[in-house]
Amino acid sequence: MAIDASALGPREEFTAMVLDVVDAIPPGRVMTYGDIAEYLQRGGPRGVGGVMAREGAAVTWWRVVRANGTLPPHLMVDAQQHWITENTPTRRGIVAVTQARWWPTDPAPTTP
DNA sequence: GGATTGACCGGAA
DNA sequence: GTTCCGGCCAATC
Repeated sequence: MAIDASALGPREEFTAMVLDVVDAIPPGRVMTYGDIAEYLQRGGPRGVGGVMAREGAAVTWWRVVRANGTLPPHLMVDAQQHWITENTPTRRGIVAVTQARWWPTDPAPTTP
């Protein structure tokens, strides 16, 4: 939240919306690039990835993973520690997207 | 104005 | 289970 997308241009608005959704992902849960694009009904997987590559550092980027639950090598190291800290469902070091997948309209996340 | 790059996805072999 | 291919979109050169 806290991003006034309405005051920005179309492309910056898309960027702001992406960051907004990522920031809304609760701990222990993840969303895929494709899911974010589908939820926003804008851009696409590559569009979300392009935004995250530049502005992702401003949000909880480790809660956004690929459709297969992996991330680029240099991010996997830091991401794995965040996943462990937040009790994110993982399988052999990668996120179990089937279990950890979250959606903005979903009520409550993990309850261990 | 066009071409290239990058934290992508789904289906087919 | 892995590997390859076409399509997709925003930011940058």
